[in-house]
Amino acid sequence: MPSHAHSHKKVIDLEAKSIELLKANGLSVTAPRKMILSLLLKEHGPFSAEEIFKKLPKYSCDQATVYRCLNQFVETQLVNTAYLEKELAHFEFNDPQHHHHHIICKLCKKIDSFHDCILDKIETNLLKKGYKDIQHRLEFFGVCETCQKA
Amino acid sequence: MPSHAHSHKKVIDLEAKSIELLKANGLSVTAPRKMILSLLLKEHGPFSAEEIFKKLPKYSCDQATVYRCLNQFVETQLVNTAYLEKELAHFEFNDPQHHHHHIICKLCKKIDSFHDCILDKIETNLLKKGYKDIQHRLEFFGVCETCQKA
DNA sequence: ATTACTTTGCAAGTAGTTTGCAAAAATATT
DNA sequence: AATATTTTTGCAAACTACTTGCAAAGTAAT
Ligand SMILES: [Mn+2]
Ligand SMILES: [Mn+2]
Ligand SMILES: [Zn+2]
Ligand SMILES: [Zn+2]
Repeated sequence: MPSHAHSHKKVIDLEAKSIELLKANGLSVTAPRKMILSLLLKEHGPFSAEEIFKKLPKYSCDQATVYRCLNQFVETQLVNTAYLEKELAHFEFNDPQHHHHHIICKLCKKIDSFHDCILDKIETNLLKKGYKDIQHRLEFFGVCETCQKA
Repeated sequence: MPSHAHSHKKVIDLEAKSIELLKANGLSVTAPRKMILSLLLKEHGPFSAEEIFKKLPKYSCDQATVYRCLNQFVETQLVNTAYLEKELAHFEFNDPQHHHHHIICKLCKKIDSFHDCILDKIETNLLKKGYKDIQHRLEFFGVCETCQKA
């Protein structure tokens, strides 16, 4: 089988998968939403909104549309956010089967990821990987009792 | 002993403690730095830069100075940051003896804190406290091997 | 096809934060 | 204590990431 046909098949699959996910989450199917979601399915990220915008075919949609789509994906939990650099959100497809976290180098900003989810163990593993001067930031988000009543 | 004298003593203690901390961290002692650090020692936070600015005596320093001081405190690790709301940094004094994390209500934005540091246990405890629809975000920060060499 | 509703591009606006620069304050040197 | 050197500050302007109003274009239900 020619590799060209193979990669074309993959694109179709991503598009089909995107359409399915959009519909399943009550979002209408538009060109920008399909493109952005396909991209996040294909490349794992996490990516900033600008990185995503630049990865899209030129002039294919506006940067404001990228932000709007990403916000909708976050609302529907199709996409997760990470705040790794100050003032700059990063986005990636939320695959609950592959829950994971990130480490960013304080100097070169390279982002690495890991699947462990217990803090001491994570820190030991990161030390083994050669990281130094490790810090972490852990925040929880939920709805408090007061707000559940109101 | 009159309570007035007592509270005055406390203020002196905070100022003395601030001066000590500034010097220990190689920062020169200035009025804004003393005021901001004293405030963070007195009230735990976490507070946004604007909240801190508004808590200071009126016209006592510029908002840009508050940002500059907070950034220096973060660099020297006197202060920790939390990114609880999108695009809005929160700051609090970093007391290594009282390592803890935060939960923010998705609706009313009220910030609560807890000292547990293992994820499953934390989530169980938060459920017991009455929170619903809990998510978490955990990021690590460190210096990678490549950057240590360079 | 027609209708009702949603989304988009564009340009302008906003929030939070940073920066250049001259004046003022803090520290080091004499 | 006076002076020199270095650092910090206030102010205004700039900047970055992100959002929004609105008219035109697209989507989806009938
Ligand atoms: Mn990831
Ligand atoms: Mn706290
Ligand atoms: Zn690095
Ligand atoms: Zn609440």
